[in-house]
Formats: sequence, structure tokens, C-alpha cells
Amino acid sequence: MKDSQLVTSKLRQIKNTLSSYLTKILPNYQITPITMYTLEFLRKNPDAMAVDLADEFGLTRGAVTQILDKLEQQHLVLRKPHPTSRRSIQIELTEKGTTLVDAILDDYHHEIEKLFTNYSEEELAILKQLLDKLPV
Amino acid sequence: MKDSQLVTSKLRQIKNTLSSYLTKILPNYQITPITMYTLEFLRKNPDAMAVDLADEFGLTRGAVTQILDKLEQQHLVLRKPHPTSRRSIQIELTEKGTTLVDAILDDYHHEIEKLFTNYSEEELAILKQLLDKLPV
DNA sequence: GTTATATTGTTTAGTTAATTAACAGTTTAA
DNA sequence: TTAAACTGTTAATTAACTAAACAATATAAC
Repeated sequence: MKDSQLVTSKLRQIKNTLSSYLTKILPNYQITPITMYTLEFLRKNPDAMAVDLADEFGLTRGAVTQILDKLEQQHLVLRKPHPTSRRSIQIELTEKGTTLVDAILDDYHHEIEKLFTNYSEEELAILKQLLDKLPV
Repeated sequence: MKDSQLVTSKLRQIKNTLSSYLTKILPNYQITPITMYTLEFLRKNPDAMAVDLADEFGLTRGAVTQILDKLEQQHLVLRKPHPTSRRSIQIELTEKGTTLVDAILDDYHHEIEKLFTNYSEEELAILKQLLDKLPV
């Protein structure tokens, strides 16, 4: 079997492992994957509009409205008037939302980093270089 | 930033890329991710019982019943009497099901393998070795 | 400038995929 | 022999999404 096939298979396994980590972590925070992703996207894109979220996740605008409703009920985000466009809204992460998403990402990333405990510094550096060649 | 963090971030990107590939491919085959995974699992585990599918995917037995109902309607699997246990069923991939899952995996894997077109044989070999160290 | 078109977010009704809980039949353990 | 556990199904319910219509606003065409 070719190395490209073996690496492909390994990447699929990694994908499953990461998914299972998230599935394990999120219930501790009473949050679903899509609301977590929403918070993370807003953390990285503070100026994002609702339609950007819809595009990012391949959802309808109606679905995003409902996700924001839930996040607002949990006081994790706040809808505010948009500073420049009156047909849009400004979606603000609350302090509670910011703290939450940071804690979740911390947990999640630490769990993933445990996968590398038996790697040397040099191996990690090479792995990083090789993965950086991926057009993702 | 430490390499373990950078690699972690890259693995998350890879996970998203793989997910989007699947999302793009599956509609061509009129199938959902969970039914695709079910077919793939049955392909690799011909003796699997319904309860094994539930365990594998973290679903209830009732959910698996419904997934199998759909797959049976599409003539992709067949429920047969189990050879040794009368309270269980034997889930058989039909020829149509086998052909379908093979075609999907072919598509999917080829799409992933395109990510490595700018890798040398040597780089791929090293990447494979390094990923094999992962406990996944 | 006015008008037509497109964009943004919301609402409502309906669909889909899942859960929960009860059940029947079968197997295993006491 | 009886009790407990296991396997799969069913029916009712819940949660997350879509589709389609809508109101308000912004952009483009002329």
C-alpha cells in the first residue's frame, strides 16, 4: 500500500479521535458542537455578522438566528445594533462567553497535545514542517 | 508558540477539511454521513450486530434500528436471521451496498490524497512514520 | 434621483435524526 | 427453575435544521 494511502487512513483516524475528544468534553460545559464553533468563530472574528456564521458552517440564516437565540439565552453572546449597517447586527461575545470558549479550547487542545507526549522536540518540529506543506 | 500547539491547530484544520470533503461528496450518492459510516463499518466488520453499531457510533439501539430501516429501504443492507443467536440479526451488505461504499471511499480517499501532491516520496514516508507514533 | 434588485435577519411550519421508555423475545446467571 | 441481562423494535417526544415568506435596509441600474 502506498504511503499516501496510509497517511490518508491515519488522517481519518485522527479526525475521529479529535471528534471523540470534543464529544467527551462539551457536555461538561452544557454546550453543543455548533454553539461551541460559533463562539470560537466569534472569538476569532469579532466583527462577524450572522450571515458570515451561516456561510462558515453551511447553515441557513434561519438556523443561525436560532443558534444566536440559544447563546443569548445563556448570556454567552449579545445582539447589539450594528455600528455601520442598520440591517445587520453586531454579535458581541459576553465576558461569560469569552471565558467559556477559552476554557473549552484549553481543555480540547490540551487533550489533543497529549497525543504528542512521546514525541521528541525534533520530531515535533519535523512533523510541523511536513504538515505545513498541506494546502489546508 | 510551541510546536505541539501548532501541530494541534493544524490537526484541527485537517479535521475540518476532511469533514468538508465528505459533506461535498456524499450528496452525490444520496447518503448521509452516519449511513455511510454504517456501511463502512459493516464492510470492515461483516459479523457486526446492531448493538455493535450502536457502541461504535455512540447511538442508542433504537437509532440503529432506524438507520438500518433506511439502508434496507435503499437495498443497501439486508436483515437476516442470525446463524447462532436468535435474539440478534445478521446484517448483510448487499452487492449494491458494497459497490456504493467502495465508490464513496474511493472518491473520498482520492480527494484526501490530493493534499499530498506536492510531497516527495521521502517526505511522505517520514510523515507516515511520524503519524504512526500517534496513539490513535 | 428613482426604481428595481439584492442583502440581512427573523419567523413559522414542517422535516429529520436522534432520544427515552416500554416492550417482546432470547440468552445467561443464580 | 427463576431472575436478570441482552438484543432489537416500536411509539412518542425532543432538538436542530430547512424552506419559504416576510420586513427592513442597502446597493445597483437606469
